[in-house]
Amino acid sequence: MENDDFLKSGHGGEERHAEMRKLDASHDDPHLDIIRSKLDSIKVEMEEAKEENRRLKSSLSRIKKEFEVLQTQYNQLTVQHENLNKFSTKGHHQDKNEDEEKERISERDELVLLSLGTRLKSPVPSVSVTNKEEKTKDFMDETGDEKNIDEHKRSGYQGLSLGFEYKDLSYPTEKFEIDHNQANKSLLVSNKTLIPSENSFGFKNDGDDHEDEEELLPQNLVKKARVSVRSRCETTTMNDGCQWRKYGQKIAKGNPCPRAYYRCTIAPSCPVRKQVQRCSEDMSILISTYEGTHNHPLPLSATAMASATSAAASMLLSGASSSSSAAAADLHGLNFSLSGNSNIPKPKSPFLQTSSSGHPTVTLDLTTSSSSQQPFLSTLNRFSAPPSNVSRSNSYPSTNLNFSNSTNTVMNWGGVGNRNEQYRAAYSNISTLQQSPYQHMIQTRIAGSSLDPFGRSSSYSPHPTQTNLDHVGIKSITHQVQYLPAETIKAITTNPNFQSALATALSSIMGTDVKMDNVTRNEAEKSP
DNA sequence: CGCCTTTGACCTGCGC
DNA sequence: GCGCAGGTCAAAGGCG
Repeated sequence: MENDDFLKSGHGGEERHAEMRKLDASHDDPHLDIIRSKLDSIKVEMEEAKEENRRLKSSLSRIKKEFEVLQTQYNQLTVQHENLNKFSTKGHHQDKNEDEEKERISERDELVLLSLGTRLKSPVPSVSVTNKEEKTKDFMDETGDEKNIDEHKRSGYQGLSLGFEYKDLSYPTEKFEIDHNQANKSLLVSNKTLIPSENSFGFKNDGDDHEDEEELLPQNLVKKARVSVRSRCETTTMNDGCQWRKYGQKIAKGNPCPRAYYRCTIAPSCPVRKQVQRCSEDMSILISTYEGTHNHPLPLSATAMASATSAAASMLLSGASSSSSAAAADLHGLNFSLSGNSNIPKPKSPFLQTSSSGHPTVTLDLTTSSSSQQPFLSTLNRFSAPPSNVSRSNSYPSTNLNFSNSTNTVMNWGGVGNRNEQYRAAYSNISTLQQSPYQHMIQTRIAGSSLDPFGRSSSYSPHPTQTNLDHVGIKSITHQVQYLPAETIKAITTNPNFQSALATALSSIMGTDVKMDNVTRNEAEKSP
């Protein structure tokens, strides 16, 4: 590890020793005082270096310990899962319910599971094997392309992953219940909410093969949650690090600027869509609206936006309908908060008309200025109560999150352009990627999205049942789970293990800030 | 040649 | 049922 050399060298300690010896020998020097003061300052510097070395050592050992713990847990779970599979394949006519019960028990062995680094396979299945098979089958039916599935599965196992899985121990029946007797197709969401397996930086992980549940699950049959990002941007689209293909353009009512429709092209089956439109009131403001969750690994440069939007959408679904509750978490000094928005005034700007389509929409406002000297922390701490320019759709909950800082005159989330060559570069030499300041909002994913009772950025349910829920109001969902997130966030984020692992992961991510201004500039030049 | 954008046609949901 | 608006499709053409 590079750190080892660094630790051994002790910040050039040898050189400084030699320098000090030289200084000690020069007692007759007329500038003795100056030399002594210099000596003192060097000593202080050395102390600081030692202190830093100590800190690095301790964090290194902490990472090692956590890795060992996680590995142990993974092994245990793998063994347990194999045992369960043996039971079911032996054909001893075990009741299906018994299997599910056992699986649930094994899931509960771990409250919070953090996975750092490359994800191999999800250790904790969050749905039963039967469900998984069903979903895979459904997916095949839907796409008719087995190759896609393989690719899909493979892709799900790769990439940087920082996620945690949380199983609610409090209630034995952890699945959403759909009351089929309700003639008016209302969706009954049990209070006994399961927080499903969830990965990580902006894309659905993982080995559980429910990447495409987005298309299959009941909640997704209602209007999907959307995340609008308002930013000052000179280019036609905000560079968020993802790869998009334009598939349509429309002049929306009330805005002379056309609205462009994009879909994610990193993976053929990716359901994520994006709408881009300029604000008619301020043409310098670009409104990008994201819908859906990526079902593939993202370029590192794209994780910032994906994380932020996922977290925002999750916060919307989990807490937006709450009238007064506020969820807050303090992770190693990084504050998160989620405020209810019942008092948020109705929107006036044309931008807000986008949410009148009936989709629950959350707005990330990156346009207002901030005087903060620390853009990163400023950004993080701005995950807070909405400002006056808050948005809210007429019929669905809407939340406004302000990530603005003083440096965002021209937005560039990814630093990587939308050309193939640049994406290839992004994958092949990830260490040279520029991470935008907003990369650090990755943690918002942790605060919000991972805690989402529905998982995923927009919606999720472990229940595979497909029901015609075209007219089911999403309000019925958010209403019933609205009081969960605050407690859940608190419970999870105050877990010392979680905090230390999270802090380590974040610091390792933040520490990889590398400039790639050339790419950014080139991309900006390319755009009209 | 493959991928992308453009753009008119078409589909769908919603309000009246 | 009709009209409107949002959203999507797909053919055509451009670009590297």
